[in-house]
Amino acid sequence: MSESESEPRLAEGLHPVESGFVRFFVHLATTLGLPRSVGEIFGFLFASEVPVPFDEVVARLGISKGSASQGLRLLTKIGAVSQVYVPRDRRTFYVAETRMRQLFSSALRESLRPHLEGNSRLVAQLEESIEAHATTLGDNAGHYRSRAASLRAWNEKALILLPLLDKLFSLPAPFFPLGFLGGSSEEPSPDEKP
Amino acid sequence: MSESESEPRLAEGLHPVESGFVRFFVHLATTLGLPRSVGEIFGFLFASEVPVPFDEVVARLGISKGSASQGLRLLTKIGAVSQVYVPRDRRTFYVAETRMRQLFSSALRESLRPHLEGNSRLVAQLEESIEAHATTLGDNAGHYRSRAASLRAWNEKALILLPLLDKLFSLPAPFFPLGFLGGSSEEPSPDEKP
DNA sequence: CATTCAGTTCAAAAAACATTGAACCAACTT
DNA sequence: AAGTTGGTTCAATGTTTTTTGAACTGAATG
Repeated sequence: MSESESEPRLAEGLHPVESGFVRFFVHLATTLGLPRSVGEIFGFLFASEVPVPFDEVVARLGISKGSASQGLRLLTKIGAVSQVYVPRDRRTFYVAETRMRQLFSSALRESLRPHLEGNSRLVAQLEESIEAHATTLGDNAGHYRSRAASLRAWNEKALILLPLLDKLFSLPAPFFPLGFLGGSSEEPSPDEKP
Repeated sequence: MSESESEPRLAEGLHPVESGFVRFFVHLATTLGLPRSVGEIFGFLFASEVPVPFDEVVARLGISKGSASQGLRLLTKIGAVSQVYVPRDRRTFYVAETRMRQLFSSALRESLRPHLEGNSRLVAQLEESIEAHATTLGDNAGHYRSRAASLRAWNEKALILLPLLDKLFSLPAPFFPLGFLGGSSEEPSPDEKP
């Protein structure tokens, strides 16, 4: 084996392949509205076959201890990484959760769900406010009520759909149930509600 | 009636009920990573029973013409609002798309889908890179390949699930098919539920 | 204990992002 | 054609979010 100096892990800096993983998760992180550094950290851990100690995250990624600390804390909190205890080593080691299924459903629980619950609260307030002003609102009350109702319905649907989505994701890939919906498969048919 | 001055629309400033709608969509917008002003605009339009002209958006919401212009452009692009022609009025009027179904699926098309496609591209590059370095990578090649494969699988699943999700959302609310998923992950019965 | 090592905290600097407003363009009006 | 009106553009400004780094805590080690 002549892998003397350049390949699997430089003392510092990433191997091109590692960078590839990092890029992927940086993209993902930013689309989820998470800080870039969080994506870097996760990508780096995801690429590694073995648990990685804190100081290596800092050194290889070239980020500050502060960032690494905060990023790892966040990732741990949302269940995307976990700590691994390595006997005889004072440092804390981290591994990425690689079971995508887990990752996905904890993302659902940790961020989508709470947001939807925030929405529910807001619709409720809105509906109260409509009733509170109902008399002074005249005809508009009806209109506002129906708009609010539509928000409520939509939001409740989403809340119900969430666990279903979770299940769907756990299904063996080529097996998605496309049969149970009778409707058309592409064209938005005219389904106006006058 | 005697709604002389205070109720349905002040010359400027929002009615409490309108504010409720605005708050809701501001919340939604920020959770989607969109600018707050975009949420305000959409909320305001969503609350209105009639098409609203540009300058009224500016005045009632108290935002600059620039913001309004950009926000409306974005909302139009993603299909969340549309322009309405009002004869004999030089101004452009806007209405919010209130069919939640439409909104949802255009959101899917306009933002989720492209992101997932970005991911695909990145996985592909990653896989190329792994092959390019395969020889120098030694045993690690196998590990990297399998991690990359898992990303790919996951991403493809998401891409397939997208249209399905869309359909699910269009289903009449109390009708969600919860039957077809077996206990954990092995139920190949894509047929109708009982 | 004094020292080093591993990591956290948090104020301050930097970067990213959203908003404003003045200059501008393109119809319409007179 | 000169003036209005309705709206867009984009550089400058303001705001929020991220990152840094130095000071700190709390083990372990000598």
